[in-house]
Amino acid sequence: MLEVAQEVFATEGLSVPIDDIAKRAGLGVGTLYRHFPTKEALFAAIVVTRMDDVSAEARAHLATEAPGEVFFAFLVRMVDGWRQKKDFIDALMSAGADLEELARAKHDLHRDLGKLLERAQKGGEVRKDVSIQEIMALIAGTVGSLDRHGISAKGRERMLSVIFDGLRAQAKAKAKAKKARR
Amino acid sequence: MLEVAQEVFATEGLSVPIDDIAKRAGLGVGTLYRHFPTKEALFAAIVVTRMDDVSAEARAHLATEAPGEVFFAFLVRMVDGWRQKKDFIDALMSAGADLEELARAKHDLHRDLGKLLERAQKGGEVRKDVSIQEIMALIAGTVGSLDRHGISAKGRERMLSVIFDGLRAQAKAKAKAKKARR
DNA sequence: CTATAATCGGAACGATGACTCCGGTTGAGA
DNA sequence: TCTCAACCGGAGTCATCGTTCCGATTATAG
Repeated sequence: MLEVAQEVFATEGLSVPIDDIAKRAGLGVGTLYRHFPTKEALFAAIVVTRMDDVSAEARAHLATEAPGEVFFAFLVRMVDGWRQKKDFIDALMSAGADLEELARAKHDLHRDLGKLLERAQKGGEVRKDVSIQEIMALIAGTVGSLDRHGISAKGRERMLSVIFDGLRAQAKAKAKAKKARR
Repeated sequence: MLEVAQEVFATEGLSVPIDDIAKRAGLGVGTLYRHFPTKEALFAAIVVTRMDDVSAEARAHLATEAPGEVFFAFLVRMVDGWRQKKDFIDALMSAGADLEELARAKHDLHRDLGKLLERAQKGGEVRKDVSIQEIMALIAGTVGSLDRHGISAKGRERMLSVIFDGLRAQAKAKAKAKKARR
């Protein structure tokens, strides 16, 4: 059941009617509601798992060398993983801290990715003043707007490389130097 | 009437009920519907005006010197102008080419901003392989995700500067050099 | 095989929101 | 002042969705 829900949410986004999920799973809505008290709970259950997976993967990469490379490679993998998962984007976008569990997962995700970021910053590969929240917002916003604007695969790569270049741009500069530019 | 609708859409976003707009304007919904056949039409009328304004402004800047500066300054102004206009973000986000007039305005906007971009690219101030669509997607996506992620004014500036730095990063390099990086 | 419990399916409910319709109102012309 | 037409307001209609409820179905125990 979770399998199907996951797939439907991933392809259709958070706004898909519950009836559709039930139908596609060959179940009645009643059955669905016996396992999850609300639509949001079902949604959260799925997204939380996904987020925790990414968190765990991030932690696993903490031991490796080459912090900069690891960090950017990680972002690329995330984006690839999300591209077709509208639910994930919705989750990262929606103000939805309404579900405690989701908020927690998001918080952990930020914490663990934050460590990767910190290493990359210490290694002088990412500018030091950006926070992981800002980077996530950049990435999530960008990925979320891809199909709405009909961006091609090539375009997607270009957009990501713009962001990455931008993150690297002032990696070595001191914070003070920020004002000089612009 | 347009005034109020504009304001309400700007602050509440596309999803605000029509009744609310009518109420806030001191009108009945009937009156509203006599002037605009559908909610989407009302919305489009507002956004189209806004887009055309920006297009016109872009054209006005074509004559100036310092193409790079002009381009980036223009983007900054756009972002400042949009920050509180959820409607604009929605419009740029929504797949909504459903309204012909809106599609046309978007197309024109891209065309006119594209000229500014082209000048900046010829001046060696912006990497040459990105299209205006991609830049708009970057900006719109980023701005759209700002309040969802609770980003501060400082954070917003940082995010924009990341994008700008990224756009400048490979301005002088030849297209072939793209592969080398990453 | 029967009785009982657990589970399931989907019709029905309630809320919301876009849109329609018609009775009332306003204002111009005589 | 009276008439007629244009305009307005908001109650009512229709469709969509999340959620609930209960009769039917399946599984389990004796």
